[in-house]
Amino acid sequence: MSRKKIKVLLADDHIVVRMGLKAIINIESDLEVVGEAGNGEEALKLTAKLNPDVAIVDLLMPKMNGVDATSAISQNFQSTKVLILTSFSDSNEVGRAIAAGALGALAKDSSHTDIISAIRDVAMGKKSISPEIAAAISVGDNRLQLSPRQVEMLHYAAKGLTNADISRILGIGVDCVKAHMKTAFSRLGASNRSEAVAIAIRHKLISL
Amino acid sequence: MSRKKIKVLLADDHIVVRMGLKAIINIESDLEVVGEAGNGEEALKLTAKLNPDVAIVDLLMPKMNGVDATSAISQNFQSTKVLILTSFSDSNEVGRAIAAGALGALAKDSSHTDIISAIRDVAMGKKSISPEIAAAISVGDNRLQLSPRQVEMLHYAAKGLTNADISRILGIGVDCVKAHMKTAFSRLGASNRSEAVAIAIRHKLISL
DNA sequence: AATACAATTACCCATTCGGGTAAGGCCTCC
DNA sequence: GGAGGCCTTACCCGAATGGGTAATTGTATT
Repeated sequence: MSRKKIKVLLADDHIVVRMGLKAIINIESDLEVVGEAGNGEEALKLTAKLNPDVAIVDLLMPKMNGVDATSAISQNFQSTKVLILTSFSDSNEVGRAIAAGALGALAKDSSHTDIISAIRDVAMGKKSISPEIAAAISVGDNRLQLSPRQVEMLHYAAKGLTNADISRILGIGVDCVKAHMKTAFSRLGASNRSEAVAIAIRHKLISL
Repeated sequence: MSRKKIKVLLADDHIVVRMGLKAIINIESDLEVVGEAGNGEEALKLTAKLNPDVAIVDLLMPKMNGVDATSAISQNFQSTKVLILTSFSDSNEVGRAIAAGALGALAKDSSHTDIISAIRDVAMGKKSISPEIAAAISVGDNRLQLSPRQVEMLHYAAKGLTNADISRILGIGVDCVKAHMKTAFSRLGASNRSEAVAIAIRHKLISL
């Protein structure tokens, strides 16, 4: 039996989630919650102060989002492994977080046992990604790269502009606009501009 | 001191959330979690079986959503008060849930004390709505109020469905779908469905 | 009872969209 | 040099959209 417990830091803006995780984690004899952060900045400070083995960070937080918090933590504190916590299978954000240095990703609706085994895994430096999330990423990464021009198209589409409007604004031909739209749709797996706009917003490709 | 504890039923598909709420609630000597449901159907069964004083129900659940669960509970079990639990200030859904018979609405990022006082309030038959949520509802009332049907239209539009698709799903005529779309556009000040979808998402009228 | 609004259906018609196909110039990476 | 991606333009054509107008039913609210 190891004498040292695995030190866990929680970073989520919902008290309920933190309490729930703490309840689940503290039951285990080899795990211990050493701190709680309500936002990304706090998470950074507490990581520096408490030197946790695992930081469980939510993707959606005020002051500093999960991706930024992840990259900051994994760059400055190599001894702290980051385990991403996400509500939906938000493929794009999770993908970025993993690129930013997260070792694992956990869906919020995971079971009791999935949660603790994920924590143990990342504490040992082992990757741990929920199957649903892994699936979402593999589909997501392929299709979710748009060229700057394509993003521009969706940006204007979200404002209600027609292809003709956009061509006038950008000073290019309507057919060219249509071409960009088409490729953007197929990249996003959208069947028309409304769905493309929704997907683009969901994945933060265009500003709100 | 009252001898009888307030019996609370939890309905949320996230184990973490249920654990967190249970931890928070069971600390209080006058409150007690008597059951947990992972979806709307379970919530109904357990309400019938356990006769709780308060049912805390999440708006987003599999099998039966929060609004439907709320109306089913409040119609069939008057002794059970419903307290809505919501992630965002999802103005539109919360409004419907309240219309469906919910006594209170609680944001998931509420503080410890807000949560327990909300439970005590609704147990006594007193309305309790988080200030943020109340604000969100009243804001939504100003300009951006859409009829349930109209919201439904945008919801499907965001998924890329055509008017014909939607008419098939809802079992209504295409012209009727078009009519709803048109009124939704003018309400939102959108000139087409792409813009309408963007506005609806921005104002959280439709879920992502 | 009257007013208001939600929900439903219907028709006409111009505009817009989306799929398919093709092609030239430009840049980068191998 | 060739492969591949990006930006650009072009045409055809069927499907989808959006505006206008109008009507009926039901349910609230006044």
